Amino acid sequence: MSAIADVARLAGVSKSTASRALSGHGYVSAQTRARVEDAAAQIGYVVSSNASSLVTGHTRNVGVVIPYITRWFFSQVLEGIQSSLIAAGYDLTLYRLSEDETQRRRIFDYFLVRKRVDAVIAVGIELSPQEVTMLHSLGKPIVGIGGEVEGISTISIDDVETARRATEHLLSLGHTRIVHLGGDPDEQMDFRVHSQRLTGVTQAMDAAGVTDGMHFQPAPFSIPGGYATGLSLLADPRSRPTAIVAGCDEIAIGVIIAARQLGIQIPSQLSVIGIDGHDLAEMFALTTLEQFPSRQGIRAVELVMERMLDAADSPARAITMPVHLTVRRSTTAPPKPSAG
Amino acid sequence: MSAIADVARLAGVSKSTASRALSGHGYVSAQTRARVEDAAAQIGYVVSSNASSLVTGHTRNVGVVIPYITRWFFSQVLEGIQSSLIAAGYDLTLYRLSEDETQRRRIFDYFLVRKRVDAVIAVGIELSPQEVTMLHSLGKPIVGIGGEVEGISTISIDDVETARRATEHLLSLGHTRIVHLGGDPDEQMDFRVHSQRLTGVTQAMDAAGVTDGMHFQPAPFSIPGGYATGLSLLADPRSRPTAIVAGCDEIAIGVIIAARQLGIQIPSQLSVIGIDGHDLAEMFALTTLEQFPSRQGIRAVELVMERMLDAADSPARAITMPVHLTVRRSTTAPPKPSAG
DNA sequence: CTCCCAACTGGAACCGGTTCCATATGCGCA
DNA sequence: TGCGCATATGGAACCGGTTCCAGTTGGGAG
Repeated sequence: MSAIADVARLAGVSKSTASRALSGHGYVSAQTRARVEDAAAQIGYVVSSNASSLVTGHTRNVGVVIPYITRWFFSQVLEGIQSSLIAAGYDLTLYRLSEDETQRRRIFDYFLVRKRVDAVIAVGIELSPQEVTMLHSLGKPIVGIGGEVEGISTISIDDVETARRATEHLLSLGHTRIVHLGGDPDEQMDFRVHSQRLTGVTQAMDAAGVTDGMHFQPAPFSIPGGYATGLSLLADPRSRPTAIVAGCDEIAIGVIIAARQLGIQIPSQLSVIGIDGHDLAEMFALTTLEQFPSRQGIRAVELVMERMLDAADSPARAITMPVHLTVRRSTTAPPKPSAG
Repeated sequence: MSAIADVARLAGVSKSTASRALSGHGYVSAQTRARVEDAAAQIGYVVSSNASSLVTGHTRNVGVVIPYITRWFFSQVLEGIQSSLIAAGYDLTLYRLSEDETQRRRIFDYFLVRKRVDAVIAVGIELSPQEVTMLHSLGKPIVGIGGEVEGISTISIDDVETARRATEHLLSLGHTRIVHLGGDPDEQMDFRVHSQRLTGVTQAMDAAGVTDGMHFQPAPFSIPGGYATGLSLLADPRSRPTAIVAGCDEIAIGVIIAARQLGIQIPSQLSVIGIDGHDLAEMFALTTLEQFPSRQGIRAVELVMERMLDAADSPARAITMPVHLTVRRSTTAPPKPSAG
């Protein structure tokens, strides 16, 4: 309702002085500033961010593009981004990217373009080269989380390395009959995470010279997915592996529940290792490689801020975040073969 | 980069005609419109939403205030809101309200006021009368989800009724030794949900004349919370109840996992019913009262749109959403007393 | 044949801030 | 004493749209 002109009138100064007093730019005497601030408080004045953005060109608003809101990893990342942004005085505008190609294009061609956001953080999304150039042509920083994209700064863990370490943990305990229950590499949505983790497992197995049999089975990236796949995989005691590398903690937890239901003791009869550091991992005593998604979100905001303030033109960086092996009670040495 | 003046120049018309052609307001001949649209497409013109909002007074942006992003209920609601808003051509600006009072005030006094949002949806937040008046004084619609607030339109389930129905389901199966594992009513954050569900359970128990012993035990609203509380509650076979009404599905699932670990058969030795309709309920064969949170989000957007377009001044409504009892295999008649 | 109104277009004001420029004052330094 | 600079303030232009108002044209009604 009240505009800066009202504040200026009440304080007995010009619009420009009122603006300087409130925004802190330029010279204003201490007593004038106080008078203007009093006047503003008195009539409950708040800047119109539209008018302000219109002339300054920046909005103090960051767009976040994300494919899922309800999945653990993504909601954690979002939470990290949100808390960092609000602390820095920025708004967060949320765009959920569905599989629908039309809607995706709409978000990029329409929503992100209207000078509403100062920067874009893309989580778990493989941007096309056109999308990258489009966003770049707006002169806005872009940061990706969860995979490397040509031409933009990204934050991610080394998925190959992480999966390899998980596998090596089992190998070092003496396991050789290891199955990787991971995401289907043919699924487009998850940004090569699936295929990279599979690669890591394969590398570790190859390096250890373990080459017999089928070591990979696809599973949906969820607890029910791991449960259903686990039930069928573990049903036959003769073909059963001694250890499982799950593509994510959700799958691992599903497998543990399935194993319990089948009466399989963990870890004495079956070791399970996950990747993620899920909230439920501790409760299931799950050994896992923790990646700290909310920290990734925080780091992304730092990067975005850095590019907005100082180093707008510095080259794109690919930052690899550390992971941490947390050993709990879901992994141990394989059972002695009772009858060979 | 390119402004509407550039489009107008290229199309050989005035700014005002270009604006009319692109926005669709007022008279423009078909061929002029076509020329303007071509020109706009040619130089990649997109409206500046700031400039537009500045004069029209609305932003096509809705603020969502929410206390948690990672909890199941809230992320589901958020997803529903997001998909509806994007379909209606609206942006969503996300504010996560932490327990921190300073930050809460900052969001209300600063972020929400700057004419950036056309409306506010508050999820699971008990707004103070001051906050309600403040938001109302901005002339912006507010809709609440998850509890009734004086003076604003709200969408919620009837928590008392829902908890009563859950309890009645167990009573009708013949249970009398029923424990309610619910949220601590002293916790402020969750908007009286805890105390209302407790009330519903108590009402059903009273109506059935079941009055012996301790029927309520507080538990954190999470799977690990239900698990830990379940382990201690169920440890002693003599004091063990025959049925549990969980305050939410997360608690119910935690209890089921605890029971399995203790070797307690579900449902033959222990019936468990939840409230929510969680993603994992089916996998755990959990009988539950489903509340469809994403539909609540969708409904909230409908309400907000309604108030923005047609009925800005119609009286506040409290909409109660239906819940649905889904019976699975976690509930049955109580075990026959073997000795006693 | 007028008259009137709908259809169409351009000019200018306006939304609410920020910032450039001009002007004024006071103080330190040559 | 005079010059120059830092400090302080007001006036006016400007950001990029939308909308009001005035003016022109053409066609149907009276």
